[in-house]
Order: sequence, then C-alpha cells, then structure tokens
Amino acid sequence: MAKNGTISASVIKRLPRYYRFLGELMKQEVERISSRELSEMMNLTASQIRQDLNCFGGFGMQGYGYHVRSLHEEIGKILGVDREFGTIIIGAGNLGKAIAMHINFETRGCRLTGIFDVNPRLTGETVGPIAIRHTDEIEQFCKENKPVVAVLCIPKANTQEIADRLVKLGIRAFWNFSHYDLTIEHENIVVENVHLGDSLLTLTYRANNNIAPENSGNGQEDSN
Amino acid sequence: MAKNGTISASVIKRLPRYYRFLGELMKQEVERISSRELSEMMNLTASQIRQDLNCFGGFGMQGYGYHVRSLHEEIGKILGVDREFGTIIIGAGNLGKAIAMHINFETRGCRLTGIFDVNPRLTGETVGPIAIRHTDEIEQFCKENKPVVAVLCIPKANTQEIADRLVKLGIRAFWNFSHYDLTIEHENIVVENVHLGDSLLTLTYRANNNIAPENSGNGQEDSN
DNA sequence: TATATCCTGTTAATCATTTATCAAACTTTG
DNA sequence: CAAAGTTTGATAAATGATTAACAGGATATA
Repeated sequence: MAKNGTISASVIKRLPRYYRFLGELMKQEVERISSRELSEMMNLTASQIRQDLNCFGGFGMQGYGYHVRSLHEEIGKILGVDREFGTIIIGAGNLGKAIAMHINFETRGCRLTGIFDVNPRLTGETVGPIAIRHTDEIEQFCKENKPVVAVLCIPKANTQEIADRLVKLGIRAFWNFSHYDLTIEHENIVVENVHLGDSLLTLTYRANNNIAPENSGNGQEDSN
Repeated sequence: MAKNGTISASVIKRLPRYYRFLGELMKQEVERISSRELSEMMNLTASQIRQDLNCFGGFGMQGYGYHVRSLHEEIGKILGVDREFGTIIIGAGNLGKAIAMHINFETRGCRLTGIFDVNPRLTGETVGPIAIRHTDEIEQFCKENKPVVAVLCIPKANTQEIADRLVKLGIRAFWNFSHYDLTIEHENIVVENVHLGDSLLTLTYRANNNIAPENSGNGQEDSN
C-alpha cells in the first residue's frame, strides 16, 4: 500500500486488466476517464481503482480524472512491457504449440526465441517463425541467448528436473502449465503455476452450487 | 465460513489443489494425514487447512488426522467430479485443440461431446475422438445433447455474441479463454475468465521487481 | 490401564483488503 | 470571473481472510 513499499499481490493481479481496458479506450480514442466511469466498465468500485493506482503515484487530476494515454503508458512501465525478456517454451505438444501461437509475448515484455521438445521427430518442425529444437540443445542455446523466462508445457513427471536444470542456466521466471506444483527454493526466482484443471474445477463447483452468490457479485470470476 | 452459508471464493480456489494432493497421497498408498503434514507438503498453514475443510464438515478426527481416501472422496463430492456436465469447445484453433487434448474433462465432472469452428475447412477433422463441426450446427447439437459447459477459444470480437447465443441454448457455465472479459447478466450462469496474457504479465512484473517479496513467501504464486 | 502425545474443531486475535468519506483542487458554465 | 459541479488522493471505517490458541477427544505406548 505504501507508495514505495511492497505492492500487494491483489493489486498486481489487477494491473494487467487495467492495462487492457486502457488499451481498449485508447483504440476508441477516449482521452480522459474518471475512476467512476472506469469502475462501471470494469465492475469494480471507483475507490478500489483510485487506491490501486495510488500505490504507484498520483496519476490523476482532481475534477479531470485520468489521461488515458499517460495512464496506459505508466502502467505499461510498471508492468515492464518495454523489456525484452528472452523466453523459451519447453514442450512442443499441443499446449506448447498453442501457447507459442496464441500468446503475444512481444506486447508483454517477452521475446520468444526458442521451443524445445524431447521428441526427436519434432526437431526441425516450425511453430510460426520458430524451429523446434531438441531438449539436448537447451544448454548450448541458453549460453548463447541468455533467456530469462521459461514456459513449461511438459508432463508433471519431468517438471521439477527440467526446472532445476533451467535454473542453473539462468532462467529466473517460470510460467508453469504442467500438472504439477512447481516450487523453486532459490531466491529471486519467480514461479507462476497455471493449473488449468483447477480452474475448470472451480467453474464446475460454481455451476453446481449456483444459487447466485450474493457475495461475489453475479457469478463472474477472474482466474488471475 | 459458516457450515451451510456461502463459501468464500478463496476457499473454493484452494479445493482443487487439496483434491490433487490427496489424489497423489492415495497413489502413494498413504492412509492418513494430519493437517500439519499436509501443510508442509502444500506450503500452507495447518490452521488454514483445518479452517477450509471445516467449511464443509468435520472430516477429521482428533489424535488421528484425516483419512486420505475419505477426504479425497468428500472433496470430490463437493467439487462435483461425479457429475457429467456435457461440455463443448467453441473454436478449434491451436488453443481449442490443445485444451481438448490436454484437459482431462472426465475427471472434473465434464464430458466433452462437441467441438465447433466457423472455418469450414476444419469441419470433419477430428481432435482425439471428436469430429469438428461447423458453428452453424451448434443450435441443432445443443437441442439434441443439452451441453451445460462451453469452453470459448475464439477471437475476442465474437465472444460476447457467441456467449449470448449459447445462453439461449442452455449453456450455464463458460470457461472463457478469449482475450475478452466476458460478463453475462443472466442469473445462475457462471463465467471463468482465464486470461493467460494477464497471467504472463504478472509473472514478468514479479520478475522485474524481484527483490524477494517478504509478504508472499518465496515468490511462488498460483493462478487459481 | 494410565500417561504422554497428538490432532481436530472452534473461537479469538491479527493482519490484509476493500469500501466509504471528505477536504482540496481542478473544470465547466453562465 | 465566480459559482456549481467533478474528481482525485488520503485517511478512516468496515469487511474479509489468515493465523494463533486451546479445550476436548482420540491414539500410542509402556
């Protein structure tokens, strides 16, 4: 909550969503917006939006609101979308390929530079502009290209082993889609466990017990 | 928190993870486990585990702990894994196919019965055991098969329109992977917006500001 | 069987997050 | 330019979530 101190996880989770909505507003050539208007668009309270933004600095102006373009830019800086973290995908199965094609890494501070798979039959096949390499080449590749982010799309049995190996090669952020709860003891290494299966289960739970939960609004929920 | 009252979203989000860990313990033929042991495995406090489980009833026994098999079964019931919600995927691009192949719907109370895409070239192609149908067939299919869950893997421009159409056809739960914040005004309809892009952005934010956040432990984070 | 140990369910306390409030500051309008 | 209307940033209040504490009941052991 402090302007310099650590930002709470709840706030951080909302930042990308602010960034998206502001991007949309920019496309629609909206110049200014108040916390009240934005709150209506986003299904939040105006108070929360002001509180969140003030963790990072007073971007608004009384009687005016927020300048859409500047706020978008500021949040972009906070999120680090201007960086170019080298990014590799481990596992070129259905999911690995889908993520390679579906996620716009560039607009999120990442540059996808390599895809790896243990299956030698896939070696050489291309996913978009990138050729699949064999897992044995990871060491060589990392020494040359110094990637920072690794996306894990591999079976759970191999996940911890591969992750430990990647830590030694300088990977500092793991985006883990494997059906396994990855933990890295090392400091300064961050992990995001996605667990799509868990996400589906919470959905079906809510579908079952669907007596319009008064607490969480109207049954919408975000996974982030 | 009340035993009958509404369960908080925070608790619900943890249930699938409990379910997974208990499943693993069963595989390892562990018969009983205490909240303390489980808390060490899962990186939670024992207190939280007991608190969470007690939202649903006293499954444990003093001096003994929890019977792994029974607890697994109970949580399964709560999550509704025994149900068979008919499930369809809309959009058979990379992501739609990957989800069809990668997610075990059966073990999560869902039965995947149809995949649809607007692209007529994909019609007839199979994904696992399921043939892709053209989007025009959705109406007919829903009348005959009464699916309840829809997985949206389509561009954001079409998402709201398709969702509204599906609501009329009886869909009551949306698992939305499109780059769009879906909201359904209807009561008794639940939505889970996944937003993989946002998930990546929170990861890179944490990688940037990576001065070992004392609050959230050691930099591990779950998306659920 | 008696004793020491263990562990749950529950209540209380702490901590975190969200919402409400309001003075100060800017914009708009006549 | 003055008055009316907005809207922020900051602080306070309210709500929610997590952790701690502990009595009561079960197990394990000798």
